[in-house]
Amino acid sequence: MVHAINHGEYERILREAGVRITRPRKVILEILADRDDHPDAMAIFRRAVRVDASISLSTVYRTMKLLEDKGAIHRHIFEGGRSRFEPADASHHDHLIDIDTGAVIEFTSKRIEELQKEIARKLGYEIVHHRLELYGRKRK
Amino acid sequence: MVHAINHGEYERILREAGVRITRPRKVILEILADRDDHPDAMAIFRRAVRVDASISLSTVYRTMKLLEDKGAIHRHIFEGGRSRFEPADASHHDHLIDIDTGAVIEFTSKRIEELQKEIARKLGYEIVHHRLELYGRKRK
DNA sequence: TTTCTTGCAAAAAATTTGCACAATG
DNA sequence: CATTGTGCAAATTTTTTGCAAGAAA
Repeated sequence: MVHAINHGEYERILREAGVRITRPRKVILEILADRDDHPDAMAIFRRAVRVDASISLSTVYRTMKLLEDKGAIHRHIFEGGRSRFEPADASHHDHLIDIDTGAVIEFTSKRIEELQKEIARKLGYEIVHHRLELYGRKRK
Repeated sequence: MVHAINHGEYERILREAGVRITRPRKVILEILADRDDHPDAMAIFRRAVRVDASISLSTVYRTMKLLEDKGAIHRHIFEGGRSRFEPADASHHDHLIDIDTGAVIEFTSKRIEELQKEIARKLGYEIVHHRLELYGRKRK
């Protein structure tokens, strides 16, 4: 999935929220805009350190929380513990995780979404959000 | 969902695996058989302590892992961090979590399962397992 | 009595936070 | 310059583990 968002877009969101654009934040935003995978905080940190060795893991976590609060990124807690992040600009989609490599493939199914809504309604609920993850292995 | 499993059934599974049936394990198995919610380790621990004050949280975790390894329970990591457990006897189902109360409602959808398989196949994958969680709020 | 289990405390792993100093607008 | 943000170390949270002592078969 190609993300239209660039780091300038992230900056705009933060600036409008009255947040300062600092050097560490700039570095992290460029990393998020640059790559198109679903990195966890440690992966972002490793990439950031190569650009500016003084950046701390805490700042990565703090920036992720900030962006999440502003709605600029989404946090996913797939199996395996750590949170992984992705830009929020792409339209809604679900994930297929390759259990051998950890790679994440995005997909959507209008039909499944409809069925979910219908199920919730029958149970007397309104869906606030959902999570559909397929864990699979490449077919040979 | 009503679980047919009773603590004797858990004991049989463990005994057949060559595992000793100890007092702490008995207490924990009764708790699992008794209630029909999706408790986390701390909740099980709190219930266990009321029966036998000497039981430790470590033993709860160890017993959960044991039962999981033997296929007797399933571990779910819903939002909110902690693992929650449920008997494995019930047939496969997905979960709707009440975001206000944490209550868990089980449901199934043959149609959704089929669609999932189809999506994975189209992407060149074979599903090993999946996770579908609806987070919602009671409709008034 | 031999082997498996337990409780306790300490270790791990991921994430958050207090604080004094540094950087931004 | 008034505030906000940062790095570092320490704290948190959930779960696991080493070890000496205790129970099961």
